[in-house]
Amino acid sequence: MAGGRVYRSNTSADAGSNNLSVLLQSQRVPSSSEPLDTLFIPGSSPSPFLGILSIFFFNFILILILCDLKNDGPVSGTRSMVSFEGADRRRSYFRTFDGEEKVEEDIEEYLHRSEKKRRLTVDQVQFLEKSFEAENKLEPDRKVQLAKDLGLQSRQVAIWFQNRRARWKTKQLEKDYDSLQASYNSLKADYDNLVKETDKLKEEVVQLTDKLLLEGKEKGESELPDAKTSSQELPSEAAEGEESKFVPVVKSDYTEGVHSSVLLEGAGSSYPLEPDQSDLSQDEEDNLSKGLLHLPSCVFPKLQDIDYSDPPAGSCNFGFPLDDHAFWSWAY
DNA sequence: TTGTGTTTTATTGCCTCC
DNA sequence: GGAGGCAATAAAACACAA
Repeated sequence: MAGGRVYRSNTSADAGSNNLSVLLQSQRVPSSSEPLDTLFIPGSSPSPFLGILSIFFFNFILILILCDLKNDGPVSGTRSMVSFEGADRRRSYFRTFDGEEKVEEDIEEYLHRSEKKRRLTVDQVQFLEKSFEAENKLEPDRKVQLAKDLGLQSRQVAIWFQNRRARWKTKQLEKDYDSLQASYNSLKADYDNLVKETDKLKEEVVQLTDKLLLEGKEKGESELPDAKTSSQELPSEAAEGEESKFVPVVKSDYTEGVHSSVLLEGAGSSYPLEPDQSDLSQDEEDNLSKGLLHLPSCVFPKLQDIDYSDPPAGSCNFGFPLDDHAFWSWAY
């Protein structure tokens, strides 16, 4: 039984005993000091004979009623399938046997109220569980046979299987949910690791670029006089490839002593070194996909090749087009 | 003993299939 | 149209803590 709770089971005698002798034994026979004393005529002295007669009379009435019920089935509820087997549940109806009026109320209640539920015995449940494990659907023949074997109504067997299928489905959904949750957690961990790795690599690229720029700057200072003549050769060099669109724009912040980064001019994204691929030809995209960032020689020209006397204008710059005048101030 | 939460049994209404 | 399945729900039975 699912849930782990230990429920007190009915005994098989409770479930199976349906003879009247058991029924009579199950009824409390009140002593003369108990509420049945009220059956005596008020004011008169209690007569033992009348008391015994009264008890006999009420027991007789009850027997008649119960025999009638046993033959005809439950009075209330045309669809009620609760078995009338077992004295235990009858006992519950008569346990408050505290007077004539109460007896009549109980009988009335017994006749008209909806049936109380009766739990299946451990044996019955085990039998049904085994049957369910074998096949969780119930063919009519099997249902009838099970009902016969267990002393239940076929409707009860059908209901049990229905409820059991519902429980199984709930459990299955819980299992599926747990499985999906584990799967999601695993994927998320992978994704987080990849993001970290990507960030690390990007940071590395930025650092290397900075280093390259610094080296270039130092070289440029020492070879500045030659720069103008060299820069005149740039257009022809740049014309060799279409990749000149990838013009790095150095966001220089040397004056403040903080690090610089390289942006690609025209890139929609502000991410360093991230080109707007919508502007790329297929070959360019291929080049990009081959490496982290394939920059042509014209993109990072030697600093001595740059014409420092004439700051570049326009979108197509073959030297170091800087969107920050600081660099040019520094260069001059 | 009582209140509360859980499990089990049963009902109801809707849907599908034959 | 009847039988059977399912989802939603009611209600009884039960366990358990306070």
